[in-house]
Amino acid sequence: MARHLITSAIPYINGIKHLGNLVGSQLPADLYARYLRGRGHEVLFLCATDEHGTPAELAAAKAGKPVAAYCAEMWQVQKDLADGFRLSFDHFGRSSSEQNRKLTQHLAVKLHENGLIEEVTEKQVYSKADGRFLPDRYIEGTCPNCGYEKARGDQCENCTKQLDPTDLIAPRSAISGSTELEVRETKHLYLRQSKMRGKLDGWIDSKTDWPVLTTSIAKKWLHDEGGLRDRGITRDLDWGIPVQFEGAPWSGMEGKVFYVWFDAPIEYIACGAEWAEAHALDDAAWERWWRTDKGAENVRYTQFMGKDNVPFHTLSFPATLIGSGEPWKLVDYIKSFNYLTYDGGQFSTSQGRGVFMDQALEILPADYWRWWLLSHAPEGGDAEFTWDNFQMNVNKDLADVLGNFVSRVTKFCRSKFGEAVPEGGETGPREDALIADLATRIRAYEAHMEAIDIRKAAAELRAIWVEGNEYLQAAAPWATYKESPEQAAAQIRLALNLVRLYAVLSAPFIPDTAARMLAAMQTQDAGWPGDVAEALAHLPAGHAFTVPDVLFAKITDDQREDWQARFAGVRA
RNA sequence: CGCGGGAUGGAGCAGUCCGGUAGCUCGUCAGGCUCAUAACCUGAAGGUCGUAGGUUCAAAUCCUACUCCCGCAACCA
Repeated sequence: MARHLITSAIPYINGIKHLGNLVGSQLPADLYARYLRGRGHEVLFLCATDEHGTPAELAAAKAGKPVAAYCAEMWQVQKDLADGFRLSFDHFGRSSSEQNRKLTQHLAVKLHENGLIEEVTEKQVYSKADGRFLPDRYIEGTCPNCGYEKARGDQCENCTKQLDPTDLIAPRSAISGSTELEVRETKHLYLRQSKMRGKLDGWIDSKTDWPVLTTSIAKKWLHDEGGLRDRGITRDLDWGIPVQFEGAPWSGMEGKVFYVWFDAPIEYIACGAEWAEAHALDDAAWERWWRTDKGAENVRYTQFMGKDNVPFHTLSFPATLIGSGEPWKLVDYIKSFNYLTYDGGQFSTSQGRGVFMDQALEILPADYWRWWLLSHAPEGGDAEFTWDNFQMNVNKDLADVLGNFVSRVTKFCRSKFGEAVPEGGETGPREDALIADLATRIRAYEAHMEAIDIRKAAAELRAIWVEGNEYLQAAAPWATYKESPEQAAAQIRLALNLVRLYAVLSAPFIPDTAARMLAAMQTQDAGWPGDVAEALAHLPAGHAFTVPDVLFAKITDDQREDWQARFAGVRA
């Protein structure tokens, strides 16, 4: 038994996430957490909302609400959706929490003491009409290179040329459209990441087991164009963590807040403190997960995220923790994902393209989505969601293979022996062979889960389900019954035990259905199978069970066409 | 020459590091079974592995060039 700390990239607050966001971090993290718990390990699984920054302010303004109230509301919405998808966070926190404010300020002070904070005066565009400094991408104008009229201050989308906001012809605020812009001087704190390049480089080099996708992105940032650059960690905003010296004023930083990318990953740790508070535990309870001087030395920490988040988790956040000089737990393994595309294009939050978490749950139970998304997780390259593929795969795997297996076994037993595990008869070579095959496959399944090879784990699990149908076909209890009811009883006894075994093995992927399967078998025992023969003798003769309702109704062509049409455009 | 990932039978993917008869799921076709959600099981057809060169007895795999797709490019988060 080991101790596993798991975090999922924290979703931004400004709206409901789509299926691409879900499969890129939270869902695989949940799969892993559930698997490890199932194996008896001690797990702390944390996630939170990322609430600071300009987009949150703008979204709140659009909704006509104070930003704090807006965030509180959206936190609840995201929490409910996470529950709906059965994401088993031990705590779902908020980056706007008191714990994160304290810890973020504390770490900034430590970095300052260690000479890793620098004050930099820079020029930024200020919009009088909006009453705020504008991030580069919120300034629009005509591209000096190609003449495109909607070029953004960081880059022209049309000709892809990288720009400086001051390059734009006729610049205007993308928020209000105001052209009353002026360049003002403003002072900010920079994290001197460049001073830590050697340490970070060595640390990344030590991670030889990380996926190429992860290390190649980190290496690029470390070595390109003169190496890792220093990074501004403060902003001129109202909504955020005030730049203060552990509560006391930080000279010259009045009215400024930390940049969201500085405080967001720190929330991983603060979320642990929130978890402790929510459960009335003392600080030692969360520190044993996060402080290597207080028990976290033997914790294995795994992070899940989309590939766009990798630089912050491989470089900025470790730089913060290492730079503090304090014994914080660093990540041991980063699992990063490519993108899920939707019918040939991108899922897009800003354009409302694709299927969003709330919509998904309106049309189908969570397990359908969990299974398809996880079995198609974009691990190697980008993966594509199409309704045709979704319908075919879900119907085949869940309804025909697994659901139908449970159905045929339980209904056959009920009609021939009644609703209890039948007694009599003995198993023979065919059953021994099945057990041997299952043992091999279960070991492979475990290995894939431990390596977080999600698609391979899903394929193996599916093969384990298929074994059940193959066995039934070969054993043919409906035929044996005519000659020897006793032998048929032994076969069905085994098959009923397979239902329980499948529930246990499948629970990380499809927790609700797994629970229904266990309930139908009238057992609470979800113990992970060690010896397969023993696991398949778990439900004794005479043990009562019930025939469950259809586990997975098939997606009909009409439904598919309906959804295809409904989600073809953009979200209103 | 900004960086990274991808291109494999109709669809989605594995295999590429460590060259050696091209594999899986779905779909299609044929057969079997009849317990079951018109479900299950078995078998077959179908690919010159993006293009063009090169190395080698042998290349999906190694090397070179090119094409197309996707993402990133540090002030979106």
